[in-house]
Amino acid sequence: MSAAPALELPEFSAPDLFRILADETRLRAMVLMHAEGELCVCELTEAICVSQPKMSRHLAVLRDAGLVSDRRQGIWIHYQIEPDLPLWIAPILKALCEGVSDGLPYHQDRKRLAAMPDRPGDRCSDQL
Amino acid sequence: MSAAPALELPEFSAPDLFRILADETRLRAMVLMHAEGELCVCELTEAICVSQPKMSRHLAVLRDAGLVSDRRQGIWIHYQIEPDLPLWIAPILKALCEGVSDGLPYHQDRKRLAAMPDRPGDRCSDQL
DNA sequence: TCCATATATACGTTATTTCGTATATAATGC
DNA sequence: GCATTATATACGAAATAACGTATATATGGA
Repeated sequence: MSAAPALELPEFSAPDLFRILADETRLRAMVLMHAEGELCVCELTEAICVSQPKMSRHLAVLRDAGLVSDRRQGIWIHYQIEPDLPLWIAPILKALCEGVSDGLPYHQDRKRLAAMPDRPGDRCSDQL
Repeated sequence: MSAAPALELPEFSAPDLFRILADETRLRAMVLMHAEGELCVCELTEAICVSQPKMSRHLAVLRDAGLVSDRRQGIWIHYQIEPDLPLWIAPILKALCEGVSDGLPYHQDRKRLAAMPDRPGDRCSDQL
């Protein structure tokens, strides 16, 4: 019962958006998904270095807000940034991700993800 | 002792920025200052319809974070968005303000400000 | 000096958020 | 059905944030 709560668009307000982005774990997940596309929970957990329940809870917040969508594939659940975000949100997210992408801890997150063995999607890019 | 605590730039992180923008009063103040330039506390208080201590406290949060700077002129203290924001912040703020500017409550705030009599800076634009 | 206005802060309360830990659910393979 | 792996949720504790109210500070003028 987690694959499609996006039926009613959550009527987003700007303070709502920022409250959701105000958490480091959620922000790192958003930036990482923006750079890498679809990622499963175990990839996000390892790249961002947090416990599984913590990652899962934060992804649920993002999903319930409509910022990300999920897709089950066998054992794994893949999350990605919602492609059809409200018009006013996309530019903010873009400016954010482009602005912070090269700094810490976001750069390290991508490095840890690239160094991760046995990734479900077999998306393994070249190392580093 | 409130005019210049911006000596050390507050070493901003993105979650910090969003935590600060996650409050409706602060966000409305930022959007209004982005549209109108310098505004004093009484203008912000009336336009946004909040109590004076509430507005003052939220402006202090913005100032301490380095997002706005203040300038005393007689009895009034004028606030404006800090002109020299870190490079990664300005595009986010721009996307935010342009994105929400026409919606509620931001549009109403500008209307209330325009309808306000006896504004200190005598910046009275044409009505409505 | 005294008063009025504009702005800032202190204090206690209430509401919100986050976390770790433990447990529940779901899919897969035997 | 049972075990294993991946993911989600429940629960209570701890930290954080926001508020109303009262009061303090600062400026300008009589």
